[in-house]
Amino acid sequence: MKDIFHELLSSGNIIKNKEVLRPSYIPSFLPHREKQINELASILVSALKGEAPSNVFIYGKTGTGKTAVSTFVGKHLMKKGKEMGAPIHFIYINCEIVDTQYRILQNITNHFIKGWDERIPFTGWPTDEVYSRLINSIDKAKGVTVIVLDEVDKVKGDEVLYNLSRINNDLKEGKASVIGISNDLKFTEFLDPRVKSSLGEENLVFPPYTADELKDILSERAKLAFKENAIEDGVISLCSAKAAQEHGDARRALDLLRVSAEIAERLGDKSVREKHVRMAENKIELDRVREVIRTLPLQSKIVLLSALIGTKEYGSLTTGDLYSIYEELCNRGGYTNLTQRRVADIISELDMMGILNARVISKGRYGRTREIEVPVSNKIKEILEKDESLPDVENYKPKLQSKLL
DNA sequence: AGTCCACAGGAAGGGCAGGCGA
DNA sequence: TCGCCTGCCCTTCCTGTGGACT
Repeated sequence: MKDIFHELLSSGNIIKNKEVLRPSYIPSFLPHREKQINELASILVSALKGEAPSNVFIYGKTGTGKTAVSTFVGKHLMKKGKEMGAPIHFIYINCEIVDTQYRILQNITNHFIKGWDERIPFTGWPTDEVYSRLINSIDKAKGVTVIVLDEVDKVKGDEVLYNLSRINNDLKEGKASVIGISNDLKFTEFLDPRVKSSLGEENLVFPPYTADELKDILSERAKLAFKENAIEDGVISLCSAKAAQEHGDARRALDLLRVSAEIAERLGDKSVREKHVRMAENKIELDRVREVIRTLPLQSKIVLLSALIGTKEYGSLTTGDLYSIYEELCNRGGYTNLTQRRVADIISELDMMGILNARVISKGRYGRTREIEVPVSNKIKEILEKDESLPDVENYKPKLQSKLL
Protein backbone atom coordinates (compact mmCIF):
# COMPACT_ATOMS: atom_id res chain seq x y z
CA MET A 1 0.00 0.00 0.00
CA LYS A 2 1.25 3.47 -0.88
CA ASP A 3 2.29 5.50 2.13
CA ILE A 4 -0.19 8.35 1.85
CA PHE A 5 1.22 10.23 4.85
CA HIS A 6 4.88 10.03 3.92
CA GLU A 7 4.77 12.91 1.48
CA LEU A 8 2.62 15.03 3.76
CA LEU A 9 4.97 14.47 6.68
CA SER A 10 8.12 15.27 4.78
CA SER A 11 6.78 18.18 2.75
CA GLY A 12 6.65 20.71 5.61
CA ASN A 13 9.52 23.11 5.16
CA ILE A 14 8.02 26.01 7.09
CA ILE A 15 6.35 25.00 10.33
CA LYS A 16 8.43 23.50 13.12
CA ASN A 17 5.91 23.57 15.96
CA LYS A 18 2.34 24.61 15.27
CA GLU A 19 1.24 24.36 18.91
CA VAL A 20 3.17 27.53 19.70
CA LEU A 21 0.80 29.53 17.48
CA ARG A 22 -2.35 28.28 19.15
CA PRO A 23 -4.12 30.63 21.59
CA SER A 24 -4.01 27.95 24.31
CA TYR A 25 -0.21 27.98 24.35
CA ILE A 26 1.26 29.81 27.33
CA PRO A 27 4.73 31.11 26.49
CA SER A 28 7.46 31.46 29.09
CA PHE A 29 7.65 35.18 28.37
CA LEU A 30 4.73 37.55 27.77
CA PRO A 31 5.90 40.71 26.01
CA HIS A 32 4.23 44.02 26.92
CA ARG A 33 2.26 42.59 29.80
CA GLU A 34 4.88 43.16 32.51
CA LYS A 35 2.73 45.81 34.18
CA GLN A 36 -0.37 43.56 34.34
CA ILE A 37 1.71 40.60 35.53
CA ASN A 38 3.20 42.70 38.32
CA GLU A 39 -0.18 44.08 39.34
CA LEU A 40 -1.78 40.65 39.49
CA ALA A 41 1.25 39.17 41.23
CA SER A 42 1.22 41.93 43.86
CA ILE A 43 -2.42 41.10 44.61
CA LEU A 44 -1.86 37.34 44.75
CA VAL A 45 1.40 37.49 46.70
CA SER A 46 -0.49 37.44 50.00
CA ALA A 47 -1.40 33.84 49.18
CA LEU A 48 2.24 32.94 49.83
CA LYS A 49 1.92 34.44 53.31
CA GLY A 50 -1.11 32.27 53.93
CA GLU A 51 -3.58 35.14 53.63
CA ALA A 52 -6.53 35.31 51.25
CA PRO A 53 -5.79 37.66 48.35
CA SER A 54 -8.46 40.15 47.32
CA ASN A 55 -10.87 39.04 44.65
CA VAL A 56 -9.89 40.43 41.27
CA PHE A 57 -11.88 41.41 38.24
CA ILE A 58 -10.02 41.51 34.93
CA TYR A 59 -11.43 43.32 31.90
CA GLY A 60 -10.14 43.55 28.38
CA LYS A 61 -11.17 42.77 24.84
CA THR A 62 -10.47 39.40 23.24
CA GLY A 63 -6.83 38.63 22.61
CA THR A 64 -5.41 41.13 25.10
CA GLY A 65 -3.68 38.47 27.17
CA LYS A 66 -6.11 38.16 30.11
CA THR A 67 -6.14 34.39 30.21
CA ALA A 68 -2.44 34.08 29.38
CA VAL A 69 -1.44 36.48 32.17
CA SER A 70 -3.70 34.80 34.74
CA THR A 71 -2.47 31.30 34.04
CA PHE A 72 1.10 32.55 33.78
CA VAL A 73 0.95 34.20 37.20
CA GLY A 74 -0.91 31.17 38.57
CA LYS A 75 1.81 28.81 37.40
CA HIS A 76 4.52 30.91 39.03
CA LEU A 77 2.48 31.29 42.19
CA MET A 78 2.14 27.52 42.55
CA LYS A 79 5.84 27.03 41.87
CA LYS A 80 6.81 29.60 44.49
CA GLY A 81 4.32 28.10 46.90
CA LYS A 82 5.92 24.70 46.52
CA GLU A 83 9.38 26.15 47.15
CA MET A 84 8.20 27.96 50.27
CA GLY A 85 6.06 25.09 51.53
CA ALA A 86 2.90 27.18 51.28
CA PRO A 87 0.12 25.10 49.71
CA ILE A 88 -1.44 26.95 46.76
CA HIS A 89 -4.25 25.52 44.64
CA PHE A 90 -4.86 27.18 41.31
CA ILE A 91 -8.07 26.23 39.52
CA TYR A 92 -8.98 27.48 36.07
CA ILE A 93 -12.55 27.26 34.80
CA ASN A 94 -13.84 28.44 31.44
CA CYS A 95 -17.41 29.54 32.08
CA GLU A 96 -18.29 29.40 28.42
CA ILE A 97 -18.16 25.61 28.80
CA VAL A 98 -18.99 25.26 32.49
CA ASP A 99 -21.77 27.79 32.92
CA THR A 100 -24.22 26.72 35.61
CA GLN A 101 -23.90 27.11 39.36
CA TYR A 102 -23.92 23.35 39.90
CA ARG A 103 -21.29 22.60 37.25
CA ILE A 104 -18.95 25.32 38.49
CA LEU A 105 -19.12 24.15 42.11
CA GLN A 106 -18.79 20.54 40.96
CA ASN A 107 -15.72 21.30 38.85
CA ILE A 108 -13.92 23.18 41.61
CA THR A 109 -14.69 20.48 44.18
CA ASN A 110 -13.58 17.64 41.91
CA HIS A 111 -10.24 19.38 41.57
CA PHE A 112 -9.51 18.31 45.16
CA ILE A 113 -10.86 14.78 44.86
CA LYS A 114 -8.38 12.16 43.67
CA GLY A 115 -10.49 8.97 43.49
CA TRP A 116 -12.86 8.70 40.52
CA ASP A 117 -15.56 7.00 42.57
CA GLU A 118 -15.61 9.85 45.12
CA ARG A 119 -16.05 12.54 42.50
CA ILE A 120 -19.26 14.53 42.36
CA PRO A 121 -21.43 13.41 39.42
CA PHE A 122 -22.55 15.71 36.59
CA THR A 123 -26.01 15.90 38.02
CA GLY A 124 -28.09 14.59 40.85
CA TRP A 125 -26.85 16.26 44.00
CA PRO A 126 -28.56 19.22 45.64
CA THR A 127 -26.49 22.34 44.96
CA ASP A 128 -26.01 23.24 48.62
CA GLU A 129 -24.61 19.76 49.25
CA VAL A 130 -22.00 20.37 46.54
CA TYR A 131 -21.22 23.74 48.07
CA SER A 132 -20.64 22.30 51.53
CA ARG A 133 -18.46 19.57 50.02
CA LEU A 134 -16.47 22.34 48.33
CA ILE A 135 -16.02 24.17 51.66
CA ASN A 136 -14.82 20.93 53.27
CA SER A 137 -12.40 20.25 50.43
CA ILE A 138 -10.82 23.71 50.57
CA ASP A 139 -10.56 23.52 54.36
CA LYS A 140 -9.04 20.07 54.19
CA ALA A 141 -6.55 21.08 51.50
CA LYS A 142 -5.50 24.07 53.67
CA GLY A 143 -3.49 26.92 52.18
CA VAL A 144 -4.95 29.26 49.59
CA THR A 145 -7.14 28.31 46.66
CA VAL A 146 -7.23 30.69 43.71
CA ILE A 147 -10.21 30.17 41.40
CA VAL A 148 -10.11 31.69 37.93
CA LEU A 149 -13.49 32.11 36.26
CA ASP A 150 -12.73 32.91 32.64
CA GLU A 151 -15.52 34.44 30.54
CA VAL A 152 -17.41 35.01 33.78
CA ASP A 153 -20.12 36.93 31.91
CA LYS A 154 -21.33 33.59 30.50
CA VAL A 155 -22.30 32.28 33.94
CA LYS A 156 -26.03 31.77 34.31
CA GLY A 157 -27.29 33.62 37.37
CA ASP A 158 -25.53 35.71 40.02
CA GLU A 159 -25.79 33.27 42.90
CA VAL A 160 -22.65 31.26 42.31
CA LEU A 161 -20.62 34.45 41.91
CA TYR A 162 -22.12 35.80 45.12
CA ASN A 163 -21.28 32.61 47.03
CA LEU A 164 -17.78 32.22 45.66
CA SER A 165 -16.82 35.84 46.14
CA ARG A 166 -17.73 35.56 49.85
CA ILE A 167 -16.55 32.01 50.35
CA ASN A 168 -14.03 33.05 53.02
CA ASN A 169 -16.93 33.69 55.42
CA ASP A 170 -17.71 29.95 55.34
CA LEU A 171 -14.13 28.65 55.37
CA LYS A 172 -12.33 27.75 58.59
CA GLU A 173 -8.86 26.38 57.76
CA GLY A 174 -8.40 27.21 54.10
CA LYS A 175 -8.65 30.50 52.24
CA ALA A 176 -9.83 31.30 48.75
CA SER A 177 -9.95 34.08 46.25
CA VAL A 178 -11.68 34.51 42.92
CA ILE A 179 -10.35 36.02 39.69
CA GLY A 180 -13.16 36.90 37.29
CA ILE A 181 -12.23 37.51 33.65
CA SER A 182 -14.51 39.13 31.13
CA ASN A 183 -14.25 40.81 27.76
CA ASP A 184 -17.61 42.45 28.27
CA LEU A 185 -16.84 45.85 29.74
CA LYS A 186 -20.45 46.45 30.66
CA PHE A 187 -20.82 43.11 32.41
CA THR A 188 -20.73 44.39 35.98
CA GLU A 189 -23.41 46.99 35.27
CA PHE A 190 -25.97 44.20 35.24
CA LEU A 191 -24.62 42.39 38.28
CA ASP A 192 -26.19 42.37 41.70
CA PRO A 193 -24.44 45.26 43.49
CA ARG A 194 -23.37 42.92 46.30
CA VAL A 195 -21.60 40.65 43.82
CA LYS A 196 -20.14 43.65 42.07
CA SER A 197 -18.49 44.97 45.23
CA SER A 198 -17.23 41.63 46.53
CA LEU A 199 -15.96 40.28 43.22
CA GLY A 200 -14.39 43.53 42.13
CA GLU A 201 -12.28 44.32 45.20
CA GLU A 202 -9.46 44.88 42.73
CA ASN A 203 -9.91 45.72 39.05
CA LEU A 204 -7.38 45.23 36.29
CA VAL A 205 -7.88 46.57 32.79
CA PHE A 206 -6.00 45.06 29.85
CA PRO A 207 -5.66 47.57 27.00
CA PRO A 208 -5.51 46.36 23.39
CA TYR A 209 -2.07 45.75 21.93
CA THR A 210 -0.64 48.27 19.49
CA ALA A 211 0.71 47.12 16.13
CA ASP A 212 4.28 47.36 17.41
CA GLU A 213 3.49 45.30 20.48
CA LEU A 214 1.78 42.65 18.38
CA LYS A 215 4.87 42.57 16.20
CA ASP A 216 7.02 41.72 19.23
CA ILE A 217 4.60 38.99 20.31
CA LEU A 218 4.52 37.44 16.87
CA SER A 219 8.30 37.62 16.50
CA GLU A 220 8.77 35.77 19.79
CA ARG A 221 6.37 33.02 18.78
CA ALA A 222 7.68 32.83 15.23
CA LYS A 223 11.16 31.98 16.53
CA LEU A 224 9.72 28.86 18.14
CA ALA A 225 7.12 27.98 15.54
CA PHE A 226 8.97 28.24 12.24
CA LYS A 227 12.08 26.89 10.65
CA GLU A 228 14.90 29.28 9.84
CA ASN A 229 14.24 31.80 7.05
CA ALA A 230 10.72 30.45 6.61
CA ILE A 231 9.16 33.88 7.14
CA GLU A 232 9.85 36.67 4.68
CA ASP A 233 10.35 40.28 5.75
CA GLY A 234 7.13 42.15 6.17
CA VAL A 235 4.92 39.17 6.94
CA ILE A 236 4.95 39.67 10.68
CA SER A 237 4.46 43.42 10.33
CA LEU A 238 1.53 42.82 8.02
CA CYS A 239 -0.14 40.34 10.38
CA SER A 240 0.36 42.74 13.31
CA ALA A 241 -0.98 45.71 11.39
CA LYS A 242 -4.09 43.81 10.29
CA ALA A 243 -4.83 42.61 13.81
CA ALA A 244 -4.17 46.05 15.28
CA GLN A 245 -6.72 47.53 12.89
CA GLU A 246 -9.41 45.34 14.41
CA HIS A 247 -8.77 46.03 18.10
CA GLY A 248 -5.27 44.88 18.98
CA ASP A 249 -6.24 41.24 19.20
CA ALA A 250 -3.21 39.00 19.67
CA ARG A 251 -5.28 35.89 19.09
CA ARG A 252 -6.28 37.17 15.68
CA ALA A 253 -2.70 38.08 14.83
CA LEU A 254 -1.54 34.58 15.75
CA ASP A 255 -4.36 32.98 13.79
CA LEU A 256 -3.48 35.04 10.76
CA LEU A 257 0.16 34.02 10.97
CA ARG A 258 -0.69 30.36 11.53
CA VAL A 259 -3.19 30.17 8.65
CA SER A 260 -0.75 32.03 6.37
CA ALA A 261 1.90 29.44 7.14
CA GLU A 262 -0.51 26.58 6.60
CA ILE A 263 -1.49 27.98 3.22
CA ALA A 264 2.14 28.49 2.20
CA GLU A 265 2.98 24.96 3.26
CA ARG A 266 0.01 23.49 1.43
CA LEU A 267 1.04 25.33 -1.73
CA GLY A 268 4.47 23.80 -1.38
CA ASP A 269 6.19 27.18 -1.02
CA LYS A 270 9.49 27.49 0.78
CA SER A 271 8.54 30.52 2.88
CA VAL A 272 5.57 32.55 4.04
CA ARG A 273 5.04 35.67 1.97
CA GLU A 274 2.71 38.66 2.15
CA LYS A 275 0.44 37.15 -0.50
CA HIS A 276 -0.16 34.20 1.84
CA VAL A 277 -1.27 36.60 4.55
CA ARG A 278 -3.82 38.14 2.21
CA MET A 279 -5.07 34.67 1.26
CA ALA A 280 -5.25 33.76 4.93
CA GLU A 281 -7.26 36.88 5.68
CA ASN A 282 -9.82 35.89 3.05
CA LYS A 283 -9.96 32.34 4.31
CA ILE A 284 -10.50 33.40 7.93
CA GLU A 285 -13.24 35.84 6.94
CA LEU A 286 -14.96 33.24 4.76
CA ASP A 287 -14.73 30.63 7.51
CA ARG A 288 -16.27 33.11 9.95
CA VAL A 289 -19.12 33.97 7.60
CA ARG A 290 -19.69 30.30 6.81
CA GLU A 291 -19.82 29.40 10.48
CA VAL A 292 -22.17 32.28 11.33
CA ILE A 293 -24.54 31.40 8.48
CA ARG A 294 -24.46 27.69 9.20
CA THR A 295 -25.61 28.24 12.78
CA LEU A 296 -28.28 30.79 11.88
CA PRO A 297 -31.92 29.86 12.68
CA LEU A 298 -34.04 28.94 9.65
CA GLN A 299 -36.05 32.18 9.64
CA SER A 300 -32.87 34.28 9.66
CA LYS A 301 -31.55 32.23 6.75
CA ILE A 302 -34.73 32.92 4.77
CA VAL A 303 -34.41 36.63 5.54
CA LEU A 304 -30.79 36.55 4.38
CA LEU A 305 -31.73 34.65 1.24
CA SER A 306 -34.44 37.24 0.53
CA ALA A 307 -31.88 40.02 0.89
CA LEU A 308 -29.53 38.17 -1.42
CA ILE A 309 -32.12 37.63 -4.15
CA GLY A 310 -33.43 41.18 -3.90
CA THR A 311 -30.05 42.89 -3.96
CA LYS A 312 -28.93 40.73 -6.88
CA GLU A 313 -31.90 41.99 -8.87
CA TYR A 314 -32.12 45.60 -7.67
CA GLY A 315 -28.81 46.52 -5.99
CA SER A 316 -30.32 47.59 -2.70
CA LEU A 317 -33.60 47.01 -0.87
CA THR A 318 -35.87 48.65 1.67
CA THR A 319 -37.31 46.76 4.62
CA GLY A 320 -40.70 46.57 2.88
CA ASP A 321 -39.14 45.22 -0.33
CA LEU A 322 -37.26 42.57 1.57
CA TYR A 323 -40.36 41.61 3.48
CA SER A 324 -42.40 41.01 0.33
CA ILE A 325 -39.67 38.75 -1.08
CA TYR A 326 -39.48 37.02 2.25
CA GLU A 327 -43.23 36.34 2.25
CA GLU A 328 -42.97 34.85 -1.24
CA LEU A 329 -40.09 32.57 -0.18
CA CYS A 330 -42.05 31.40 2.85
CA ASN A 331 -44.97 30.56 0.58
CA ARG A 332 -42.78 28.60 -1.78
CA GLY A 333 -41.08 26.71 1.03
CA GLY A 334 -44.31 26.14 2.93
CA TYR A 335 -43.09 27.97 6.03
CA THR A 336 -45.22 30.20 8.22
CA ASN A 337 -43.95 33.74 7.94
CA LEU A 338 -43.02 36.08 10.77
CA THR A 339 -44.36 39.61 11.12
CA GLN A 340 -42.57 42.53 9.58
CA ARG A 341 -41.69 43.78 13.04
CA ARG A 342 -39.79 40.60 13.79
CA VAL A 343 -38.15 40.51 10.36
CA ALA A 344 -36.95 44.08 10.97
CA ASP A 345 -35.23 42.85 14.13
CA ILE A 346 -33.67 39.93 12.25
CA ILE A 347 -32.31 42.41 9.70
CA SER A 348 -30.73 44.34 12.57
CA GLU A 349 -29.21 41.15 13.96
CA LEU A 350 -27.71 40.23 10.58
CA ASP A 351 -26.39 43.78 10.29
CA MET A 352 -24.70 43.46 13.69
CA MET A 353 -23.07 40.21 12.63
CA GLY A 354 -21.68 42.00 9.59
CA ILE A 355 -23.36 39.69 7.09
CA LEU A 356 -25.40 42.48 5.55
CA ASN A 357 -25.40 46.26 5.72
CA ALA A 358 -28.58 48.02 6.79
CA ARG A 359 -28.59 51.75 7.43
CA VAL A 360 -31.57 53.92 8.19
CA ILE A 361 -32.33 56.43 5.46
CA SER A 362 -35.19 58.81 4.83
CA LYS A 363 -36.80 58.98 1.41
CA GLY A 364 -38.77 62.04 2.42
CA ARG A 365 -42.29 61.88 1.08
CA TYR A 366 -41.78 58.15 0.57
CA GLY A 367 -41.03 57.39 4.16
CA ARG A 368 -38.24 56.34 6.44
CA THR A 369 -36.75 52.88 6.00
CA ARG A 370 -33.53 50.94 5.97
CA GLU A 371 -31.38 50.55 2.90
CA ILE A 372 -30.16 46.96 2.79
CA GLU A 373 -27.13 45.67 0.93
CA VAL A 374 -25.24 42.38 1.00
CA PRO A 375 -21.48 43.05 0.82
CA VAL A 376 -19.95 39.60 0.13
CA SER A 377 -22.95 38.27 -1.75
CA ASN A 378 -21.07 35.72 -3.88
CA LYS A 379 -19.63 33.94 -0.87
CA ILE A 380 -22.95 34.00 0.98
CA LYS A 381 -24.77 32.72 -2.10
CA GLU A 382 -22.36 29.80 -2.32
CA ILE A 383 -22.98 28.88 1.32
CA LEU A 384 -26.78 29.27 1.17
CA GLU A 385 -27.07 27.25 -2.04
CA LYS A 386 -25.76 24.21 -0.21
CA ASP A 387 -28.42 24.56 2.49
CA GLU A 388 -31.07 21.89 1.96
CA SER A 389 -33.60 23.42 4.35
CA LEU A 390 -34.12 26.56 2.25
CA PRO A 391 -36.79 26.91 -0.46
CA ASP A 392 -35.82 26.48 -4.10
CA VAL A 393 -35.26 29.84 -5.77
CA GLU A 394 -33.82 28.64 -9.05
CA ASN A 395 -36.20 30.54 -11.34
CA TYR A 396 -37.53 33.16 -8.97
CA LYS A 397 -37.27 36.79 -10.07
CA PRO A 398 -38.78 39.15 -7.53
CA LYS A 399 -41.06 41.96 -8.76
CA LEU A 400 -41.20 44.82 -6.31
CA GLN A 401 -43.93 47.47 -6.37
CA SER A 402 -41.61 50.19 -5.09
CA LYS A 403 -39.06 49.53 -7.83
CA LEU A 404 -41.67 49.84 -10.56
CA LEU A 405 -42.50 53.44 -9.62
C1' DA B 1 -44.96 75.61 7.48
C1' DG B 2 -47.43 71.69 7.45
C1' DT B 3 -48.39 67.07 5.75
C1' DC B 4 -47.55 62.46 5.23
C1' DC B 5 -45.13 58.23 4.01
C1' DA B 6 -42.98 53.88 5.45
C1' DC B 7 -41.08 52.45 8.29
C1' DA B 8 -37.84 52.46 13.07
C1' DG B 9 -37.93 50.85 17.31
C1' DG B 10 -39.94 50.76 22.31
C1' DA B 11 -43.26 48.37 25.50
C1' DA B 12 -46.00 44.76 26.99
C1' DG B 13 -47.31 40.32 27.00
C1' DG B 14 -48.15 35.32 25.17
C1' DG B 15 -46.23 30.77 24.43
C1' DC B 16 -42.73 27.61 24.83
C1' DA B 17 -38.55 24.96 26.28
C1' DG B 18 -35.27 23.99 29.54
C1' DG B 19 -33.35 24.39 34.16
C1' DC B 20 -33.98 24.13 38.97
C1' DG B 21 -35.55 23.19 43.70
C1' DA B 22 -38.66 20.65 46.60
C1' DT C 1 -41.71 13.93 39.20
C1' DC C 2 -43.96 18.26 39.33
C1' DG C 3 -44.59 22.98 39.46
C1' DC C 4 -42.19 27.28 39.25
C1' DC C 5 -38.96 30.36 37.14
C1' DT C 6 -36.32 32.26 33.51
C1' DG C 7 -34.90 33.36 29.04
C1' DC C 8 -35.97 33.43 24.36
C1' DC C 9 -38.73 34.17 20.31
C1' DC C 10 -42.41 36.24 18.61
C1' DT C 11 -46.76 39.22 18.11
C1' DT C 12 -49.51 43.26 18.81
C1' DC C 13 -49.86 47.88 19.56
C1' DC C 14 -47.95 51.95 19.74
C1' DT C 15 -45.30 56.52 19.24
C1' DG C 16 -41.61 58.80 16.85
C1' DT C 17 -39.19 60.62 12.77
C1' DG C 18 -36.34 62.70 8.37
C1' DG C 19 -37.19 64.92 4.64
C1' DA C 20 -39.71 65.24 -0.15
C1' DC C 21 -43.73 67.13 -1.45
C1' DT C 22 -47.60 70.59 -1.27
